[in-house]
Parts: sequence; C-alpha cells; structure tokens
Amino acid sequence: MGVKERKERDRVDMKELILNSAHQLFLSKGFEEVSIRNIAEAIEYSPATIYLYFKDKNEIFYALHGEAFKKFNLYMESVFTIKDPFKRLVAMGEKYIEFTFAYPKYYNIMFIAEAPMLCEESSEGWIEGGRALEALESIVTECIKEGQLKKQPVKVLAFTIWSYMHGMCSLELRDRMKHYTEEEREGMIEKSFKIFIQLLKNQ
Amino acid sequence: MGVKERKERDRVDMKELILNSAHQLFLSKGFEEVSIRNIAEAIEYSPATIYLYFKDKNEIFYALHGEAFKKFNLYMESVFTIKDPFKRLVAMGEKYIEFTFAYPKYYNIMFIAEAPMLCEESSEGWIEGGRALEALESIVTECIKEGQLKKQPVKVLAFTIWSYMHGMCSLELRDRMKHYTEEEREGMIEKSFKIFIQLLKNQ
DNA sequence: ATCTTAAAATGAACATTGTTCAGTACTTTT
DNA sequence: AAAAGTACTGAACAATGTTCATTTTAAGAT
Repeated sequence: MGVKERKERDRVDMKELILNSAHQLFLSKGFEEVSIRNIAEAIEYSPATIYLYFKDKNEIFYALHGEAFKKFNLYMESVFTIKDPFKRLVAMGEKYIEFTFAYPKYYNIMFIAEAPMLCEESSEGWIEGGRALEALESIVTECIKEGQLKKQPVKVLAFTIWSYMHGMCSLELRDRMKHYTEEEREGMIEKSFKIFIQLLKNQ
Repeated sequence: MGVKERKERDRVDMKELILNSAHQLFLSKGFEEVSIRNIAEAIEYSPATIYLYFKDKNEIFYALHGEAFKKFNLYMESVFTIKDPFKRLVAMGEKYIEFTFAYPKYYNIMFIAEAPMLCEESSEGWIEGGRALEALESIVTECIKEGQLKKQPVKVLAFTIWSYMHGMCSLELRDRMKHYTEEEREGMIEKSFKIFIQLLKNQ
C-alpha cells in the first residue's frame, strides 16, 4: 500500500512543476514581474492551487535564490584548479564579472533585491552563499600566507574585495554608468578590475 | 490682469504640495511602498488630480532623485575645505558612508533602485549626480598630481573607488552581511575602509 | 458496486495597486 | 446672466497577492 508514498511523490513533483515554471518565467522577466497568476497559467492550474504548495510568493523564490547560488558556485568551480592563489583570486574575479552579466536576474536576487524574500537564515541560498564567501576567504588566506597579499585580517580583506566586485557589477546592472560616454564605458570594468588587482598586489 | 500668472503660481504650488507630500511619505516608507492614493489622501485631493500635474508615478520621483543628489552634494560640501587632496578623498569616503546610513531611502533611489524611474537623462538627479562624480574625479586628479595616488587613468580610478564604496554600502543596506556574526559585522565597514585607503595610498 | 471520508483543486472574492476618462463644479470672459 | 474654459473627481479598468467556501477527485470501508 504505497499510496502515501506516491502521494508524497506527487506532491514533490507538483512543487517542482511550480518551481520550474517560476524559474523559467523569472529568468525572462525578473522577480517582481512574475505573478502568481503567470505561474498558474503556465502550469495550467488555478492560482489558488499554488498556495497549497507554497506559503507565499517569497517562498517560491527562496528556491530560486538557492538555485542562483548553486549556479554561481558551479561557475566558480573551474578556478579551483589554478595552483597559484593570487592567480586563482584574479580568475575568480573575472568569473564573478562574467557570471553577473551572463545571469543578471540571478545576480539580482543574490545580491541586490530587497531581502524580505530571504529572511529564512537557514535557506539553501544563504548556505551556498556562505560557501562562496568562505572560498574567497580561504583564497585570501593563502595569498597572505604566500606574501602575495599584504597581511590583513582575512574576513575584512575578503569583504573589501567582495565589496569592490559587487559595487562595480551592480552599478552597471542598475544602469548607473550613464555619466560615462559610450567610449569611456567601453572596457571600463575590465580596466578598473586591472587597477584594483594592482592595488591589491603586495609590491 | 495677472490671472494667468496667478494660475501659473497655483500650478507650481500644487506641484510642490504633491511633491512635499510624496517626499515625506517616501522618506518614511520608500518608493514602492508609497501609492498615488497615499499621496492624494495626504493632500486631501482625489488620486486623479495628481495626474493633472504629473505624467505618472515615476515623474513624481524624478524630483526626489534630484533632491537626493542635492542633499548628497550638500553633505559633501564640508570636505572641500580640506587642503590635502588625499585627506579630502578619505573624508569624502567617510561622508559617503555617513550619508548612506543617514538617508538609506535616498541612497536607494540614487544608486540601487531599478532605473525605469530615471530614464530622463537630463533630469536634475543625473546632473547633480554627474557633479558628484566630477568632484571625485578632480580630487583623484589632484592626488595623482601630488603623488599620493599612483598614476592611473583618472576616470577609471575614480570609478574603482566609487565601485568599492557603493558595493560596501549597498551590501549592508540590502542586508547581505548576514554571513558575519554580530561581532564580525561590528566595525567591519570602518575596518574595510581603512584597508582600502591603505591599498590606494601610493607606497 | 455503493457509501463515506479525506484530499486536491478551484471560482469567486477582498483589498490593494497605477491609470484613465466621462462628467461635475467652479472661475473667468463675454 | 450666459458662454467658455479650467480644475477636479467618482467610478471604472486591469492588474496584483492572498484567502476561503465550495466543488471535484480519489481512497477506503461496507
């Protein structure tokens, strides 16, 4: 009598169906622009049904927040083969920029969107996000150990690097670089990144 | 026959009335949370009336965008009395942080909020914003001239500094520092800022 | 096979939102 | 006092997130 088990499976399937649909819509329209009714229509159920599987709209997007960070960490994975820690740090920065503009909607929920949607401290997203930050911190630790970064408190230095990366990427994503001419903007981020790396480098 | 003039005055007064009300509500609730009906109720007019003076909700907040930057520039003014350009740069950074947390709603429309609301390139906000950026760039120029900053393309270096400041402030404003313990977070921004300044300093 | 009970899905409704427009009320001009 | 013009508004529209009584569907018991 595996009926209960089957029902549980069905329930999981339904959650996944909703999530996949929400995910797809989210990637093309963004969070605020996707309505419960959009999702409902896409999966051919009534809007009310969705509330049988998720508490509210935010809860649906906790999942996406997690997805985004998983994708991010996956994206970063390749750099960990690089032996030299400073080179790894630089590669990570480059990947960060790449990710931002490859998945702007992801970047948005990860780092920019207002956070009532991610109160749950123990959510997938926060855990994966923590992993990413730890990765950065461990690279920074290595760099300091090898004398490629000046000796500083690791957490603070890592945060400083993160702040710079995020500031640059989010200014561009949120269209705050209109002060620059097309010509100036062209390659601005890459040039700035090079300067920042030079600033970081010990000697 | 100053009737036309009086009507023009009335019109300006009405716009100001709406703007003041919107402004007040905005500072306590933020952009998305203020509705046209809120504003209408506050000034004791019908919602429809507001559309006789402003094209849409965004247009109302163009004005606030301008106000925010004016306030910002006013806030920065005090640092321009400082002779030494590098000290001035540091003071500007400190003021930037101060401003961010004194007026988070302003900071939000200035640098974080999505920008359909500020398409008009020629708006007050963009002009004032440009002024602020120019101020930073001229300080950077001076610092380079005096050898306190390493010689680099001014626009790019200024952007790098701005990116860092913005990244740090917006991560905090958007609650992305939950990875840190209370203890770690305490003073993190100030510590990071000191590190960044050290990185910037030539030698 | 029929009846009962439990679960799943929904239509309709509520309170919001920005925005529009036909009509009313008031003011100025003739 | 009548006509013209301007300022204002109530009601409506199409959305939104969310809830709930009701209906449909499935399962278990007789």
